Amino acid sequence: MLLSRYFLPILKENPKEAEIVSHRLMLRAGMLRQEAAGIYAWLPLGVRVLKKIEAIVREEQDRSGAIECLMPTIQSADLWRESGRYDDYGKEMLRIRDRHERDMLYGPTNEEMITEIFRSYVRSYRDLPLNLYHIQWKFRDEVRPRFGVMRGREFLMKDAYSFDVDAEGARAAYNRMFVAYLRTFDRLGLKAIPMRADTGPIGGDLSHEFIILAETGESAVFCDRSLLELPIPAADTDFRSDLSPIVSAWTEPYAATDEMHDEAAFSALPEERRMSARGIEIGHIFYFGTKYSDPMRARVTGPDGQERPVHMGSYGIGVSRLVAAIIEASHDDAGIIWPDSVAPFDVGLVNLKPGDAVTDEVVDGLASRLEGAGLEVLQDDLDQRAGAKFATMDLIGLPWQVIVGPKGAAKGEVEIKRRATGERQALGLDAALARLVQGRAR
RNA sequence: CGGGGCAUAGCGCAGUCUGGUAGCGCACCUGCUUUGGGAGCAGGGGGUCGCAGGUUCGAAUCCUGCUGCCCCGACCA
Repeated sequence: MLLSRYFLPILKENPKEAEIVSHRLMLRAGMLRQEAAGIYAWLPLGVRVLKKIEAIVREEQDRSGAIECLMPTIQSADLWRESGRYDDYGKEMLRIRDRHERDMLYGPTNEEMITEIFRSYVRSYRDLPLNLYHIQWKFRDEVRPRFGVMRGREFLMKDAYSFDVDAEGARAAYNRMFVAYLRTFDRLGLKAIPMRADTGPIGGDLSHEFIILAETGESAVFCDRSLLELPIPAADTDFRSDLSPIVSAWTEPYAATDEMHDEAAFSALPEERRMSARGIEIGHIFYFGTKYSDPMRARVTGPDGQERPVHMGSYGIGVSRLVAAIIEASHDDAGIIWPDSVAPFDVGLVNLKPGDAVTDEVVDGLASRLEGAGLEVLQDDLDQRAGAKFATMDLIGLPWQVIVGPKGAAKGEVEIKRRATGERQALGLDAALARLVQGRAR
């Protein structure tokens, strides 16, 4: 992609409305445009990141055995009257009316709808377990949206819903999502820690918030440092096997947000393992039993011939929020530092002297070889000074920069720079290419 | 939803107290010079001063109402 043909509206100055670093950087890097309070248009660079995150979330959901579908953003109020939540949900729900004066709403979540779909088709325990998910925009009319997409009103969310014949099965479904989440966040370059969350009236131990540590986090968290060292389940994990040993290993060490914090238990830890920090919630998994299947009569017949309401759980990941969360966890004074897996482009290829025949030739040749090797390249062909080019590249945070100037080009040499470390290296063309392809393969 | 603040060019701001017909920096356009960390000089374009009323010879400026946005708190993926 040629930068001269791309749409990348960089801001040199900080927009005054942006308080936290991720919001500021997303606006400055031309990823995002606010259209109303808590409502944003995603510009090309932002969309690229959003799609990469979405793809990783999807792969890990699929791997765990969940099945993708897509439910609408607009729902009928009648569904919500059935579960009793139409009145309970309050002003956070955006209520609208169609031309026939029917009550509709912009969905804040999809438990009712998925339950309605499930009950229309599934009758027998033989069709279970089942986990359906979708990745769809939601709307919650927050009183006070803030922090950019971290707390917007419209947001992209992955929500999965599990159906099982009994609590035992539901626990296994819960464990599958738990493991899928560990893998997902790891692939996104994040250290996510599952923390016991409030289960409300259902009770039990089956609700966890996945929290990443960041100085700008919204809530205080307390945990055992050993959690940072636990191994992530491998890609070939068998999701049909018993996953409870993995879940136990991750849930036994102490970890809690301030609402669930138990100072006594925390103090019992050895001093050097106690960690108190701030965190951002990026995922939440929840078992809620028959809360919806009961009133909505979503029932299956068990092996004993008895009909019973299915046991359900729901599992959310804030996809659009993750874009901001990743930036909160990975940036410096100059700008964003994208993890390789979600970077909008793999390589920023900087032509320091467009119009110089030799430099142009080296840059164009390198661009096609890199693209031929499957890398995504943003080629800076603008007629700007070197300093401005470097500042732009650092701001948008592509993992690798390749800098080509006329002197180096004449010697068949380019400089590659790793954004995360700032480390630079002058290499011949073949060596540079090999280094970048290898970097991507990781 | 309580408390506070802001609204003037694409972005960041001054001008408002004390009314006289709008300005600075960045960005943008033209030209020349410059060229490895957000260049310099010269010239140029762009604003019904958030909206609606009112006061006045005259309103960005004073008065009234409205709208939008931001921050703190309570609430939440």
